[in-house]
Amino acid sequence: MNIYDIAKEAGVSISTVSRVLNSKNRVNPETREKIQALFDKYNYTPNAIARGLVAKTMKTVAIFSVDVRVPHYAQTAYTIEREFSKRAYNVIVCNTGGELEETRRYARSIAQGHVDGVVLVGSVFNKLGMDDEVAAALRGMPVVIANGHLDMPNAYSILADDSLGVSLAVSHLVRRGHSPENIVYVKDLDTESAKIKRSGFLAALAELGVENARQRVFKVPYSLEGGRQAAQKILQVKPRPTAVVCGEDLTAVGVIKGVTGAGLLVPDDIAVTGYNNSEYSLICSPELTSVDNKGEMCALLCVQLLESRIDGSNSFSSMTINPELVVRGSS
Amino acid sequence: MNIYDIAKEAGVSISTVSRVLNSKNRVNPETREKIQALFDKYNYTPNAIARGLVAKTMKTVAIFSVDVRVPHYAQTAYTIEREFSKRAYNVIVCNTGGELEETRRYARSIAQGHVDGVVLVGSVFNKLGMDDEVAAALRGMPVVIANGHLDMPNAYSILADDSLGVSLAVSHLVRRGHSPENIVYVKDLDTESAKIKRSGFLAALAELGVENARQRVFKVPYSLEGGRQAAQKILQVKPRPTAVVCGEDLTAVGVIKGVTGAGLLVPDDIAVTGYNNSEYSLICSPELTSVDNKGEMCALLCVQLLESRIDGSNSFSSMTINPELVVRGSS
DNA sequence: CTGTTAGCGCTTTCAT
DNA sequence: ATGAAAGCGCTAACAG
Repeated sequence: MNIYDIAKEAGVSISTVSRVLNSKNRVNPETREKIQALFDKYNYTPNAIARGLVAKTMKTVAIFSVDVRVPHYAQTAYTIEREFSKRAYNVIVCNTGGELEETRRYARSIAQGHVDGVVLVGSVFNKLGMDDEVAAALRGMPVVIANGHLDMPNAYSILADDSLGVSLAVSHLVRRGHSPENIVYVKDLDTESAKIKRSGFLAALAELGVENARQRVFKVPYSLEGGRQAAQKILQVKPRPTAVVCGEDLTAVGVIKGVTGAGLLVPDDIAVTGYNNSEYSLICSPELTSVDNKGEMCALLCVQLLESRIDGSNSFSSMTINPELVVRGSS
Repeated sequence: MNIYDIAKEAGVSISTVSRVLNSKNRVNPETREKIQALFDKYNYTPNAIARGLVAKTMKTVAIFSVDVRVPHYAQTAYTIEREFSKRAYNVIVCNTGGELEETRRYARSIAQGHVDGVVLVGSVFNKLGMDDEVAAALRGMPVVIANGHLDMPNAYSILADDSLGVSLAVSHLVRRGHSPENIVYVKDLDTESAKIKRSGFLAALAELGVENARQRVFKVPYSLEGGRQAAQKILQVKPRPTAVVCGEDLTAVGVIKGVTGAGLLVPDDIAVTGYNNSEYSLICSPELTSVDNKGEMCALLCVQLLESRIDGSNSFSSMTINPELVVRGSS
């Protein structure tokens, strides 16, 4: 069933049918009703592809995320999808796994003109502008990156101040009586954001008079197991650290498990803080003090920014959100 | 840059350009190279919308999920996306929030001819066939439902035997020395699958000689807090139950927290089991014994089934997966 | 091997 | 208020 079939049965031309479909120009009320009746009778829905070909847009955006199974990314993807859905956009999701070749495949795919814009979730995508193929594919549409920076003229960012976020955790611990010399940091991911967090830690300690705290940073894989490994290493440090600041909630949970497993108490013997304020922080025991980097707000702003760039209304190019600390039982 | 521009500059007709694009029919090697060179020069990519209009497919599928932030759904959505991506499909995700009106909106949207098929994640969608609007919208394409049943001629299912799943947990507990009379069940969600789990519990107890165990089922909201509430109720039962079987991991974690908070030990005083074998089961303490309902396998089969229905190759209409129990520290 | 021509289903001038 | 016709960018017969 298409516009021709309807037109024929109604005894009018396709333009008239199109008019009632788009209810822009005025149509004789009688003919309009006759056509409406046929729409109902056949349960007619205009074809989005044909419309898209004329409109040069399918009203769809893509989300690039490393892995939506990671709660923080799931949260972000969810918010972006819901918001764009409200605005009548379809949302395609692309789990790149952090791999360049996959990212290229997705980029090539969305470069085919049916996607109006893309939001990149996470600073993992920072270097994407450097890859000629990806850059070429993404050149044609606005792209906004959540918590990262992309060196392309059509790229815009919503950033979280992760350096501030970590310093929040540090100063909280100090306020709780921990001596700056007894605080260590666990770095897990290898993203730009992770580097910024680490620097934030070093800067916060420097501010408190602890220079050269680099050896107080422990690098482990991003996983529960990684957190456990960190705990092992930390427990061997003399004198024993009294507080552990982690770059991610998942790792922090691992640290708690490692520390607890070794017979120590959290937070009495060792305090632990996480990052992202994800669900993990409520699931684990004790509940995790965590930096809330405002993931939902960030996603919301990404949508707002991307939408305005898509429909050409002017807007900002970049903005930074300040995180806050949520204190719970682990510190 | 389109096929006409390329054709003009190459001094050939658009059909020739189209031919090298699709490399089906043979083309003179020289002209082919000349055209290829132009593709590279202009970084030309054929327009997917135009292609779609001819092919009557955009090679995209939709995933309906209540909320991808729920780990089990995120896992499923992830697997489905990855698999379809491998098969060169775009994947649109729709977070319905479990609300009929939203579901209708999404259904109406994908009924516009640009979506080739849909997978419904979860038995929450069981009743969808009853809604005329949704049914009408979905009539035009194959739909497969993960762990549910849909009464439409174009609907196919991959099911997990949730009744078996719960009975696995029960018999494990009995084997561990718990008397059937001391085992209770926590029901959280209101889906068909949740009902089946509950029946599975009652059936398993009946098999063990405990009739009329209905009052041993506690209904609470699906949340950590719900689990805590369940724990409160359960602790008031005399004699005190020694084991709690839960319908979801999240609720099980809440039960553990509630029980632990009341000063009891898990599993020594009370054993707890969850369902889904989600990440939650590893995050909480003690780690959670949980029914692995093979979410990934289910997603994989959904993709396989939907794909075969889309391209008309024949296939099965329905199949059931058997869950397994993963025993951990909580029981 | 290559060009011409007709669609795909719709929107949008331009007439009437 | 309505119709005719062009065109969106591509594929697919059908002729040469």
